[in-house]
Amino acid sequence: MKSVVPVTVVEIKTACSQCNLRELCLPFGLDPGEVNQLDELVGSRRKIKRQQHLYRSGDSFEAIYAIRAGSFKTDVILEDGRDQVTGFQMTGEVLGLDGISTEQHSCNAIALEDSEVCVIPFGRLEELSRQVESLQHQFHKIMSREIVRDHGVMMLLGSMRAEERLAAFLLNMSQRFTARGFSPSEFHLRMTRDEIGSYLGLKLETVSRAFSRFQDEGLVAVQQKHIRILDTPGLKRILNHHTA
Amino acid sequence: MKSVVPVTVVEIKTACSQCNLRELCLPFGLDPGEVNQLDELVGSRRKIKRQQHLYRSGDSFEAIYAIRAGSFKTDVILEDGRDQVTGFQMTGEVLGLDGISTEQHSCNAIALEDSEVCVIPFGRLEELSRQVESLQHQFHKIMSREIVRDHGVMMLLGSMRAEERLAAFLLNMSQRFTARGFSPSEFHLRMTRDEIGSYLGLKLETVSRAFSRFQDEGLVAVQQKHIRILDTPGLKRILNHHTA
DNA sequence: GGAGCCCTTTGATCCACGTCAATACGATTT
DNA sequence: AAATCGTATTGACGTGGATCAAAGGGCTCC
Repeated sequence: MKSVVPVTVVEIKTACSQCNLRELCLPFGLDPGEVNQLDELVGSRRKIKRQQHLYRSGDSFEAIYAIRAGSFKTDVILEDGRDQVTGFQMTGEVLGLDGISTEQHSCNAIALEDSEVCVIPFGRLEELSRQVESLQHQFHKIMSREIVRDHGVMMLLGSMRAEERLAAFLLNMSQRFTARGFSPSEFHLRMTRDEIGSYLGLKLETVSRAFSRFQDEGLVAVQQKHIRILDTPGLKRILNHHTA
Repeated sequence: MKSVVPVTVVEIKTACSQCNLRELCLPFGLDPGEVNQLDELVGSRRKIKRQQHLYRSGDSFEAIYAIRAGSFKTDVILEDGRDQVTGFQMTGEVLGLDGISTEQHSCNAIALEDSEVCVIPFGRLEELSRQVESLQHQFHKIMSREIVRDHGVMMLLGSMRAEERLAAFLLNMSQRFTARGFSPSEFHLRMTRDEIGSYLGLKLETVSRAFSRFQDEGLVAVQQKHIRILDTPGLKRILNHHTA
């Protein structure tokens, strides 16, 4: 039976028009005819195994990538070896926007688990978005959203204490899982304590201690990478109730 | 004599095609005909006095702004009053990109001195960049540059010590002044120690102490807001020579 | 299904930066 | 030229998170 399944079925299944992520991704706000045009643009898909690079800092920039399955981290590395995780990306999110400015990528994108991305050749995206107003606008929104997100991280790194940072991180993850149809209160983190720490500007021991404290206070149940949020308002209170 | 100067002269003088900032700004890479089209788009200019807002968080988004004269800071404010400076902007740089994502601005833009901006209605910019490929591309580069810049700040906030942050800040300012034809080694900071501190995730006292230390070590001469860099390689060494 | 290794947790100690406080300086106003 | 106020410097002290260290737990890969 398997051999009679036509290849085209697979093709259709992976097209934007059939993708269950289209409400989160580049096709958002496009009408069906426009999504079909986008389908033609998204030439290929690429599978990336856990711990492998989608691109590296210095690679020449040719395409942006929409995450179809799995998740990634992006990081920047200094000459002296220090590195900073600049973000964690989930399905439907777009990677590679950093490369537009100099035609070279300025960070590394690494899969946190076996993953798959849609390759969107950037020249053709610019071409199509000159024709399709809604695509142009959605693309601009995605770039702007990235800027706003980065400002939030700057706020977090610049003026929050360790437990506030972790609370903000957990609430953000919860919200993003929710947007993807998963439980808001129970999820599996794909990154290590060290990676969370790098993202939050903390050492892994501090992250671990903050998790333990949250657990002691009944805010979350932590079992390694499996997180259950028990008291969302409590976490939010940690964020706002800055007693200084 | 004054009364005979025709208004049109003023108009021409402030057009993109005549602007000495065009190599840094939106017109970069456009041919003369295309710059003329951009001239028509940039409808009005707006003067902003020192300490006044160009826009506020929550304001509806209608335009982006190119700085013609002066300088700005952008900041984000939390409910509990804490604020984080997310950037300092100089002539030729573009403000307001944060507003695209939600049609509302998500930060405040405040003039550090009496300043002037070109108002670029965003709907018309999108329209023109559908017709003018080089404008579209330059706009995308400007947005991407903002993302890359933010990643640099995240690196700074997440994994550098106080003196490294200040060294990075001074080198960055120097480089931006240079790009505008000013001295690389001698300049006037328009922001207070408190604002620098907020941007760098430090308290104002720590910024002040770091300045004093740099002065003691002969790296810079500091006199209030007037800075003279005496040893650029020395500052760069502070950045890279992370003995940890 | 076992071995090895990475990841996580927890404790003890240290230090960079924050906090509190006082003074000094400079720009602006009168 | 004096008064005022925001800004900057400097000192003394406290603390949150880093560092160092050790042990336990759970994946991953044979």
